[in-house]
Amino acid sequence: MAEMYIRVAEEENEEPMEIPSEDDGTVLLSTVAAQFPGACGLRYRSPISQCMRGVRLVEGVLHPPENGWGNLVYVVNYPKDNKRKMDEIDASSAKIKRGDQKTSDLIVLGLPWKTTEQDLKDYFGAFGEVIMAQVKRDVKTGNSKGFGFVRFADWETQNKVINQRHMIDGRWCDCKLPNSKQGPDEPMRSRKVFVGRCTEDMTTDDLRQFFMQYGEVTDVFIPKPFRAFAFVTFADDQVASSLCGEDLIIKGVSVHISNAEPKHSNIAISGFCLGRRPSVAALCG
DNA sequence: GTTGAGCGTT
Repeated sequence: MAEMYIRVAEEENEEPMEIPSEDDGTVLLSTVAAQFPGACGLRYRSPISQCMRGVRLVEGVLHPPENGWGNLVYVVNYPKDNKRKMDEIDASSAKIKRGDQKTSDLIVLGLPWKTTEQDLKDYFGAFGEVIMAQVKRDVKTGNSKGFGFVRFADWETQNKVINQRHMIDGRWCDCKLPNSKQGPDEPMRSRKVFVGRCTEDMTTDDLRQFFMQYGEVTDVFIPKPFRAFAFVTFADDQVASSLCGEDLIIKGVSVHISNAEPKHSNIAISGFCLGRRPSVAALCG
């Protein structure tokens, strides 16, 4: 029998793709899977019974119905109830993988003066997805200070980058975990966190909206005039402490979360509170 | 207009 093609589609009413048959009139499951990754069989709607029918499958070989394949459209079967395509499966497992290890900003030391954020993105983009890049500059002159920061989407990428030297615009550069991330900071029991490296365009609403995702936000305080930091208070102290040490990206900039140092005035008050026995929570929040 | 170990406007 001459080679012919059968019509196969992902769903009954989708545009079919023509799949080649073998010389003996059968179709190999592997041929189907080559076009529909993850496929485990075929079915079709019987013109007689109007029911879906399964195509006979023996050891990887699909056998035609009694009257031949005909001009019917065959629908791909996927394992179990799992009708996702392979690329979707890959994407979802990648998403799970992404969540297992958080990345942190890396300091990039030794940058040429001329290197820009775009240069950093271009260079490090070859290693993996770059989600933040900065070149630190003198505020007055705008000149580069010769170092910057970069953050990757994936932990694997971050590790790869840390473990080698980098030739960027003609100079050898090093990527390290910044000091702010090294050494275990002892977390204190506080509902309030310090948010460092804020930019001036971050409003209290922005911060509230952003931090809501971690838990109920009870207060946002931004000192004025602008001082590049803020305080965010949560209803739950565990939420607060879980964020300490993190670098989070708000409006495209990396902010650093750490313990809110208790206000000096509050230390005095808290001593006073404890001596006087009123509710500590009421007065020393 | 300069420089070359460092640490991000607390």
